[in-house]
This record gives sequence, C-alpha cells and structure tokens, in this order.
Amino acid sequence: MNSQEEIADFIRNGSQYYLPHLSIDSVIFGYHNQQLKILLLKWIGYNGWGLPGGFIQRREPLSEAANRIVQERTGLEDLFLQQFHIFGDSPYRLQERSVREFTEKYGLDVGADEDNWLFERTLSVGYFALVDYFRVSVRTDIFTYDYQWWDVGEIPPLLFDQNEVVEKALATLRLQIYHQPIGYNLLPEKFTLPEIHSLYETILGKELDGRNFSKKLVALGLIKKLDERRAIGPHRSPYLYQFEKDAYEDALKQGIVHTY
Amino acid sequence: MNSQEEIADFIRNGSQYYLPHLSIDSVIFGYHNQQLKILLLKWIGYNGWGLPGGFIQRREPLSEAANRIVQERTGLEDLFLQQFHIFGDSPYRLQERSVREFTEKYGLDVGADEDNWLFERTLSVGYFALVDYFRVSVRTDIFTYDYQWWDVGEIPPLLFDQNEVVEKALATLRLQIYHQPIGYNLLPEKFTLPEIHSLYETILGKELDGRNFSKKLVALGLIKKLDERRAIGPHRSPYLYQFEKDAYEDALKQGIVHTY
DNA sequence: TTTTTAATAAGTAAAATTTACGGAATGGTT
DNA sequence: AACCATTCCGTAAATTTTACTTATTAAAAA
Repeated sequence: MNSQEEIADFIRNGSQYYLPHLSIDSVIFGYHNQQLKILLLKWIGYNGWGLPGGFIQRREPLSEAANRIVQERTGLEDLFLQQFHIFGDSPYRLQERSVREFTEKYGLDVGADEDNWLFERTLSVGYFALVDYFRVSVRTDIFTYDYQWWDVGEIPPLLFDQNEVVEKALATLRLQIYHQPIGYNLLPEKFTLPEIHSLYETILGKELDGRNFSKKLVALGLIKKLDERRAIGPHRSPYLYQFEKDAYEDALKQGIVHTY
Repeated sequence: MNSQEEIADFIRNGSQYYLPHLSIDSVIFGYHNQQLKILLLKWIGYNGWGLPGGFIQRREPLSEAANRIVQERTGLEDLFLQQFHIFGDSPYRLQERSVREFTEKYGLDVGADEDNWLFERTLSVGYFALVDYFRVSVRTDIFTYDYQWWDVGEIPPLLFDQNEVVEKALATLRLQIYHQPIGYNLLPEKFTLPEIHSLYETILGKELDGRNFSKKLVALGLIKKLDERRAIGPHRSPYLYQFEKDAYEDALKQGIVHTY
C-alpha cells in the first residue's frame, strides 16, 4: 500500500477488507543497554507517539493478523507474540488524529469524518512481542514517519488509551515472568550472566542477588556455559551462556520457582 | 426483549444497537458438592448446549457489557468477572444455528441468512465469573429454553469453538489460582476447611495435604475460625471459617506461595 | 612491561519454607 | 453404649531461599 489510490481506497473502503470496530495494538519489547524498551512510532496526523498496530482482515485469524502486523514492522520471522488483553472500556476512544487532516496531507478527498469507518468506536486487542533488539530492522510506512525505542520507564503520552495498554503489557510480563520464555526471546542466542541477571532485575524492578540468580539457573540446567567470552572494554571478559531449550521449556510449564 | 416485534427488530437491526463482529462468552464457575461446575444454556435453534453470552452495545464499555450479561443471567450483583482471552482464530466461526430456523420458529420473516449481522464473522471475548452457587437464580429468556450446571470434567460438545473457551478459562483459573480471590468468590461467606481444601484440589486437579493446607491458610491469617460449626449428617461437625478480606487481598497481590 | 581499574566469578552457613506423616477427638446414628 | 466416618492437630526431616566477601581477570594507562 503506497500509491495515493491505494491509500484513498483504504480510508474510504477499508471496512470492506478489515473488520470494523477492532484493531490490534502491539507492544514490542526489546532489551538494550541494560534497559527494557518498547518500540513506538510517529503516526501521520497525530503529533506524538503511538504503538505499532493495525487491523484484522475479514477472513484472517486474529493471531495471524498480529503476526503480520509485527512482522511487517520489525522484519522478524518466528515471533514470540502473546495476546494479553482486549481494551474496550472507552467507548469514546475515537481517532484523535483527524482523517481529514491526514487525507489533506495527501491531497485526497474521502468524505466526512463522521461517516468514516476509522472514526467509529474501536476495541483494541493488545499483543506483546518479545524480540531480539539487535535483529529488528524497523520499517516505517506511509502512515508512520518515525520510530524510536523507549525505555519502559520513560514512555511519553501516547495515542488514545495506549499508555494503559503499555502498563497492562508490563504488568502481564511481570506476572508471567516465570511462565514465559522471556530470556529466551529477549536476549540474543548467546549472552552473559550479567546480561540475563540485569534483564530480570529490570523487568521485576527490584534487585536480585547475582550469585543466587546464576547459581539457580545453572543448577536447574536452564542455561549452559560456553567456552567463549565476550570482550567488554577494559574489564574482565564474561563468559557467554546459552539456553538449554528443552529444560527451559519444561521448567516454564510448571513455572520456575518464584524467586531467584 | 420478548415481544415478537422486538425479536424481529433484534435480528434485523441488531447491528444498529450492538457492535457487529463481536460477542461475549461467559464461563460462569460455581462450586457444589465438591465439584467445580459451569453454567450452560440450551439455545433456541441449536440442538445442544452453549455458554451464556451476548453482545456489546454500541456505546457500552466492554466490562459493563460482560457485567450486564452475567448479571441478567444469574441475578447476582457485585460479580467477580475477569476477561481472559479473545477468541478470533476461527474466521469461519459462523452461527451454526440458522437464523432462518430460529425465526421460523417464531413466525418471523427477517430476510436471507447471508445478509444478517448474526451470520458474519464474530470474535468472542471470553470472561469468567466466580459465583456463589447457592445465590444464583438462573433466568432463561426468549433465546434460551433450558439451563444446567455441568461438572467441568464432563462438559458436552458446545456451540462453535466454545469447548476451547471453557478449556482456556479453566487453564487461566489454574494459572491464577494464587493471584485471584478464588475461594472468596466461589465459596459461601462461611465455609469449612474440608470445603475450601477440596475446592483447591478440584481446581488444581491434584491432592493437597489437608493439614499443611489449612495450617498455611491460618498461619498467613487468610482465614479465621468462627465459633460455629455446621451439622453434616452422622459425623463430627466441622468448624466454619471466614476469609479475612484484607489479609487475603494483600496476599493475592504478591501471589500467595505456590503450594500448600 | 607493570600497574591500575572495574567488572566477573564462585561457596558456605543460617533462616525460612515445604513436605511428610499418624493418632486422638467428635457428632450423630444404631 | 458402641460404632463409624470425618474432623482436627503437631513435629521432625528435607528442601529451598537468603545472605554475604574475596580472589580473579582483561584491557587500558602509565
């Protein structure tokens, strides 16, 4: 979708291709520089930041829609995606960006705002994705003109009720931290003890004793030490570790113990 | 809604009052005779059982819709309700009951099936409710002609993909058992140790040592012994207990320990 | 080449929690 | 008064969690 005709068609007739009243908001988590981050976009027609999102095609399974939306945005295959909530308590969650403003920008005439499907009440299905920060290559498109990774502690005001969406995603992540393959998806294939340690501290927002933390992961056979180390500036080089996928997944099924 | 005109209007023009493509399915859990049960209804036009459910009014917050639907069905105020998933992976989840069949039963003419909003693709938001079995008085209505409580282990084949909905509700209940006020909502105000013990065993599907279980609940100050007992046939009368609401809710926030 | 620096790595003992387990007491019925 | 099915209770062993300090190392600077 990039020609003017296609855009005008989307705005005018989008509800023929997509389910009206429903959208998907995706909270894409990455981890970089000891910080948990999410990906935000600048949307055309709204002077601020918002979550990546999109609509569900008329005959498209919901989970495929979420996959498609995040995949197109990040370039990643094999996404870890999880639905966490549907937001529908603001019946007046209308598009704050004006369709008119948006279309004028492109010199289109698509009729009155009030009649447009984009202006109707929309419930939004929240998905979060856990991605390897270093493998993402963000694509903006005709509807978005900028992107940026933001620390979860410093999220700016977002479109609609999307700040609530982010909060809920974070709360879910914390709640499920010992039931979801968080480290596996958020860290690169090979990582150091300090990295995974700090990841868990960041998500939980509290300190964890490093010795006990790594002792436990190793004792449970969830990670294994490799014979390589990573060069990190002027200091002692940490060893690299790797997840033991099978043991890790077994442990998650039962829920790893609650504390480290 | 009970006159023929109202029903015909609902079928013909329902999408003026309700959001199309969306519905709510509610899994209403109760506990009776040491069994965890859910409430099922017989829907007109479908020869079998289905979940209580309904539609979302155009300007009605989602959670209010869920409340309204379960409240009307059970007669209960102050419901404990929780959204647990949105089901939208079957784009072909069409109504298996025929609108025609349904309307013929009432001698109405409402046009072709294909054009009817009830026949379009519908995503369903799953809510579960935890209710006190003894306080429920089920109301059937013009769309439903029978109801019954079913053991969760013996759920019959349901409408659409609703068996999956029930499975997911159960899985969520198990996962959140130590984070949700399950006992508080599923048990009557006063209950015995064997009752709450067996409730947790039923939900988790495994045995829990009774001594350790009650020891812990009491030690944590979550329940307190009353000076009353219940007469139960020819045996020793168990004492009644009551939840300590404050302590209970505090404990749930952090997630009570994992085992009893 | 040596020194300096800042980070990584590793083990043990105390405290807390969880698990395992059997026997006495009770209320109503016969 | 005896019987039965059920409630009720306490302690010891095993496991898990917590708390905590020092030696090692890689690279940069001197």
